[in-house]
Amino acid sequence: MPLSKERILDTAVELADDGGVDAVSMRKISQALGVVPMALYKHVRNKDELLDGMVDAIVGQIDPPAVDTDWKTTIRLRILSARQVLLRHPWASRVIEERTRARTDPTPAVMDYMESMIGIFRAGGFSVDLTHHALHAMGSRLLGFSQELFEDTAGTGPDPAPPPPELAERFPHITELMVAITHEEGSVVGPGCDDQFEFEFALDLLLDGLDRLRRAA
Amino acid sequence: MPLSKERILDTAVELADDGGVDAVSMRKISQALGVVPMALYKHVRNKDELLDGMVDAIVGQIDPPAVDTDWKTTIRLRILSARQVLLRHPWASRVIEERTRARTDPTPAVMDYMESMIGIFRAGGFSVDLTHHALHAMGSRLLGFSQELFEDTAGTGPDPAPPPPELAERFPHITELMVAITHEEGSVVGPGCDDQFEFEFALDLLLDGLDRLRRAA
DNA sequence: ACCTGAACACCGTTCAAGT
DNA sequence: ACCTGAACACCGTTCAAGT
Repeated sequence: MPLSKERILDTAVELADDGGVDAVSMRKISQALGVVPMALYKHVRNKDELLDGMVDAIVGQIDPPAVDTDWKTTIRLRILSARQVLLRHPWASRVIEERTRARTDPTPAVMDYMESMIGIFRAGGFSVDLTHHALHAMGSRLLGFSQELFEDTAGTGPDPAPPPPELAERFPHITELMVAITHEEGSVVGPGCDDQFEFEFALDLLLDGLDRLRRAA
Repeated sequence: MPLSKERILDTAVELADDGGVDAVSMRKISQALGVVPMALYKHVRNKDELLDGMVDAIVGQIDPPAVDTDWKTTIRLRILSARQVLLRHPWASRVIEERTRARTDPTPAVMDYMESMIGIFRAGGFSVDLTHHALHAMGSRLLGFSQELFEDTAGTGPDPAPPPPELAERFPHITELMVAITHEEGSVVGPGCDDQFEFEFALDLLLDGLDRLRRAA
C-alpha cells in the first residue's frame, strides 16, 4: 500500500475529525502512516497545499444541485446539504475560510461550487448585479456555515442551572433571552436552542428578501 | 515605565496590526518591550488570556448606541461603527470568532456589546423569541464582519487583465460576474467591488426582513 | 519571595549526508 | 537519483536554579 496524496489527505481529515485542526501536523500524519515526516513532501508541496486538499475533500461531498425545481428550492437544498457536510467536519469551516482568504483564488472544488451556485441564481432570473449582491448577502451561509457567537446554549440536561444573580443584574437582556430559550416549553423553538431551526430561519429570511428584490427588478 | 497588562496588550495589538495575528507571540511581545519572555506571565496567565484582552481592547472601541431614534437606525449605525473598527484591525474578526468559540462565555466587552444590542431589539418591540432569531440571522454581521469568500476583486488598476480563456470556459458564470464587476461603468455598484455597499446591502436586506416579521407579529 | 535562564515538548521546513 | 536523519528557526510553557 504505497503512500499517495489521497492516503495522506484521508489521514489528515481523520486526525482533524478526531482532535480538531490543531491535531493535524505533518509529523502526526506521518506517524499515523508509519512513515518519516519528510516522506509526505513527495506528495504535498507544504502544509498549505495539504490544507487545500482537505478543503476540497470536504467541499466535494456536497450534493449536486436538484433539477426541475425553482431557484429558491435548489439554492436552499444545496445549502442545507453543505451544512450537513460541514456539521460532520466541524473543523472545516474555519479551514475553508482561512485557505480561501490566503489564496488568490479559492480551491478548485470551491470554485466549482460557486460556479454552480451562481448559475442557479442566473437561471432563476437574477441579473448579474443582483446575483453579485446576493452572494455577498448570503456570505458564508452559501457554504453551509456562519460562525455563531453563542454556540451551544442548548443543554442536554433538562434544567441547566439558572444564571447567577450578579450576571442577571449586569446582563438583564441576555439573561431574559437565555431563560426563555432554556425554560419555556411553549416557545416557538421549543426548549434549547435549535441550531437547525435558526440556520433555516436566517436562510429563509435572506432568500425571501432576495426573491422580493428579484420580482421588483 | 513598569510593565503592565495594558502595555502588553497595546504592544500585542500593534504587532497584529503590522504583521497579522501570526506575528503575535509571547517571545516577540517581550522582545518589543525589552523584557524577558517569562516576565509577561506576571500580568497574563497565558496566551489565551492575552488574546482575550486583545479582543476586548478592540470591541471596546465600538461607538455606544445612538439615542432618540428607532431600533433599525440604532442597530444599523452601531453595526457600521463596529465594521469601521474591525476594518482598522483586520486580524480581529478571526480572533473574536476563535476566542468566543473557545470560551464558555464571550469576553466581557463582547458580553456588554451583546447585552446592549439585545436591549435595542427588545426596546424596539421585538419579542424575546424574535430577538433570539434575529441574533442568529444577523450572525457575525452583528459584530461588524462576515467572512467574505471573494475578498479583493476590486483592483486599484483600471483594467485588471481579462480572465484567461480556459477559466472563462470552465467557470462561465464566475467570469461573467467578475467581468461585470470590474468593467461595467454603469453598474449599480460602479467599477470594482464596493465592500461597503455590499455590507450595507446585506445588512439592510436582513433588517428589512426582520422589520416585516416584527410588524406581522 | 521574586525573577529568569535553561529546558521541554512541540512545530514546518531546509539541507546535506547516506544509500 | 532517491530517501532520510539531523538540524534550523521558531513556538508556549514548566521548572528549577539563582538572587
